[in-house]
Amino acid sequence: MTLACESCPVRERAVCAALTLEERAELARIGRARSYARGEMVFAAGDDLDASATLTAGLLKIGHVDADGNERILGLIHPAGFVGEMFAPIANHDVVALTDSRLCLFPRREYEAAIARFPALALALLRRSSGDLHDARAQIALDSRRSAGAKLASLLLALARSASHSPCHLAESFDLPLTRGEMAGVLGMTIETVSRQLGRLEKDGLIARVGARGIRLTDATRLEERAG
Amino acid sequence: MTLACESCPVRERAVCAALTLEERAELARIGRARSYARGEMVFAAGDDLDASATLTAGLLKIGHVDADGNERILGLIHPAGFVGEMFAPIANHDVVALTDSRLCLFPRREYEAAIARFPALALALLRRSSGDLHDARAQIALDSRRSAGAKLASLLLALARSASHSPCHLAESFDLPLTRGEMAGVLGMTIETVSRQLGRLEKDGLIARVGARGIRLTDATRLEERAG
DNA sequence: CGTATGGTTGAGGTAATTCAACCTGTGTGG
DNA sequence: CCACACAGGTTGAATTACCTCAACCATACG
Repeated sequence: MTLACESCPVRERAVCAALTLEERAELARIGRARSYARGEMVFAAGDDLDASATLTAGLLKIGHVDADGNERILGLIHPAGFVGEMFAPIANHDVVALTDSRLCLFPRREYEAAIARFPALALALLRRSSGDLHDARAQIALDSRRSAGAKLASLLLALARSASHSPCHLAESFDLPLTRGEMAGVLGMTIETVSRQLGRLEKDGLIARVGARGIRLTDATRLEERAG
Repeated sequence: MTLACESCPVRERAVCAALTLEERAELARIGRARSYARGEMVFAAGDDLDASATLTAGLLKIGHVDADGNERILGLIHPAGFVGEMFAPIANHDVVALTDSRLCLFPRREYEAAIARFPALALALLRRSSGDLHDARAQIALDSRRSAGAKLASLLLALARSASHSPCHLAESFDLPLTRGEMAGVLGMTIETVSRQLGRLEKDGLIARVGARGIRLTDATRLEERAG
């Protein structure tokens, strides 16, 4: 399916926003949109990386399974995020859709040509890459010596933030887009610990669980305190 | 002190290598070299970020001290590395020299102008940022569910690699550029655990310690096994 | 010589992991 | 329509790797 940038939900925030209308139209000509179902793999580690993409809707994970078969989630990609390593010929990590998602895919060679032709595009990618680098480092800082409960509280707050439409506001009620196992993968701990800490947060009255996936923030202030 | 790119030890690998000779000469005109002693702060978190830099010699850490006063090291910067967030007006993290170091400093505004004028520079920065992002994610993967011994083994191997001059070869004997506390900060554990695990690696015959800082790899193969 | 700073070692406590059982909803095939 | 399997989730008991607290050692330095 060809692109309809005018109606793109992330047209103001994705890297293409740095381009003029004519440049963007030219980029649109080489791209195509595609939908992915929850759980579907976008790129697999070891694949030839012959495309890059912008996420227009949904949520992706960048994952890495170690020797023991445990998956660690190295990062989440939110709408307007960019997927694909520009300078690695093959993918280092798996990229999987956590929810039904929609991507705008660009063939590698033609995208590289576009970068060479439109300096603003390289700059926008640099800006985004810097932001992702910052996020990754924040994640390292978060991993440090914080308790499992604090880490989980941070994650819930981050998910509440991304579930609300405005980035600075928290959704007070939302569905977790991640399974317990995926939450464990993000936070570097076990499924059981996630489950127990979730129970503890509920018992302490900071959240309420509705079903397995629903979360309602009953005391966001104390949740933020707990996150440290 | 003004720049002498011809004799720069990283002239082939730093971002400036992407420029033509004339472009590089122009960049050299706005930059200046400066030395930092071990322990000296390059940027402090919260500072106005009015410069960016290329590391020409030495080793830097990007650090973050949390509420309890514990420092977590978010990344190391090796020679040819780039320092300074292009899109953040103030520094997010501390940058400190771990060994005596030498930087090539560029005033922020003029460097931004150079990026705008030389598209190759933006591209080179994007390449480096992507690489740093990859390293940061590798660090997250490393943090996961590995034992303290495995993490320490990985760190020793990484340091042995960076101590040798060729990047794919291990120095079998070298001095640690980090204190125990800094190693603990990199790996997200305590000083005592670092010390004990180091003792264990020695007892098991994988390394020999000479003084507090000297390391000799007596069985690199098994050290790599231990690193996972 | 006294004081930092960095490093090692020991004893004891604890949070998180491991292993295991069990629950719940969903989909599939007889 | 029921039976069954299966994936995701919860809960319990036992273990353990790491942390905390504390004492002590070595080296450098004014």
